[in-house]
Amino acid sequence: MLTNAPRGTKDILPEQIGNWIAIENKIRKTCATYGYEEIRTPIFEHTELFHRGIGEGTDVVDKEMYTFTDRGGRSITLRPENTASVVRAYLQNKLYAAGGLVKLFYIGSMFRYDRPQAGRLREFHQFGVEALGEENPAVDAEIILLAWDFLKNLGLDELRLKINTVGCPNCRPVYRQKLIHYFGEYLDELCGDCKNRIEKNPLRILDCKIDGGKEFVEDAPKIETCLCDDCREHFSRVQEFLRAANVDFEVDSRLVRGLDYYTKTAFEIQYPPLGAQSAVAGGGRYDGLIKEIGGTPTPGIGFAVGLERIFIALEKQNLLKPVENKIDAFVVTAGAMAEVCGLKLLTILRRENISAVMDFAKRSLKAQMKQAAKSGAKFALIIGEEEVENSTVTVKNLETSAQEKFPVREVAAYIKK
RNA sequence: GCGGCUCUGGUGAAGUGGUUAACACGUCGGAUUGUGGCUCCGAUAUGCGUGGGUUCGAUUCCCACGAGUCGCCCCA
Repeated sequence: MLTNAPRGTKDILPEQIGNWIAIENKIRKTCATYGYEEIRTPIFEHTELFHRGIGEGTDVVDKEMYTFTDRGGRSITLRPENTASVVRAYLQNKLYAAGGLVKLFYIGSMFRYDRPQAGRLREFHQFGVEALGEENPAVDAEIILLAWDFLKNLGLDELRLKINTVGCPNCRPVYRQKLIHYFGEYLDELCGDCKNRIEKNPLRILDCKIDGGKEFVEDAPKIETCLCDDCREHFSRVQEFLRAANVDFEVDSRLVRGLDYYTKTAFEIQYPPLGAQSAVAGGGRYDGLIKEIGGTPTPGIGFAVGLERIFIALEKQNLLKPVENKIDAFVVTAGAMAEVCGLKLLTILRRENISAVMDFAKRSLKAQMKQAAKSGAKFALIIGEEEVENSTVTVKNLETSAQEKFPVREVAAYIKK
């Protein structure tokens, strides 16, 4: 097992790295367009941050965290998501001091101990955005639009944007009580999971795969009936902004985000072809989080995108292009003297910013030519006894097969031509 | 954490309770004198996820574990 990476982790190999760099570039470009700045926070944090930030009782905290005790006896956790960390960094570094809205984004690994399957890994990568310090629903819209535009611009079709409001500490408990009462009447008809959810998280019953379609569930009270004026107004403004931006969305009153800190706006962008793991982006407002972590009450909103899922989606649509990194020249040598000259030539070329390699396996000239052809290099630079003697290099264009001999000092210029 | 399916070389794969585990691709080497891409020739798993068990004998049967995959839970 020494040769196997831990379960649920994956190597990103050279042949794929081009795609990663490309998507990271798109992320940075999109975020710059929206005026968001990159932040990098530690891969691990004090366990307590996630307990407080994400909430005890959530699956992420209860059964998915990579938690360990470090040598100093501290309880440390590999971040399962990055919002809590960003908020912590915001507070610790007093980013609020500059005043106004603080707009941040991040790209990085997250860790969740879960059973791996397609689109779900134990170490996975997210790109996420957080806007801290503003409660204006226009920010909700901006955040959603950023996620939407980013995904759209990748060329993905079939994207579906779902939004909902989950209320606030004033109105959610009211709704919650109402649901508990309502579902209490149907206790016998609920599935086992939902029986547990009644007390723990009755909102979740609404979107249960087993009970979700049942009539009494469909007829359950909607959150709209309980929203306070503030939440109701906020939600309708968000929709207004989205319509103004010409984005198609769907209000899904059954959309419930799993993490405790969400308030008001919740949204998810799905790519249905992915199957079970169809959510490619998810987020929402978390006006209570900053206070929970110990700051002065400050509103915030953000989302995260799962990059591996994006790649699967891009793959399905054939949007992943192999990025070939071709080198310019392949130096081929025959004999010990020639090898030295070859190395000198490599140095000369590289200092001229020409990418150049050579075969170090002491193969036959013919074998080296094969390597050269396979490498995709445009030129083979051949150095044999003759070239060594009169300080020349035979330059063979591997595409046209034409070849010509040049003095060493002229080779770089010729290749650059 | 639960359930289904799967696990043969670098890759795609065929195959059997018992001599040398097909075939293809790839890789490497060669086809006289210093040169690639086509063609031809040759080499390339003492090994069939790992560990046990059944058996005279297992890659083929059984069990456990591991990994992958699909679904559940949950989520990105």
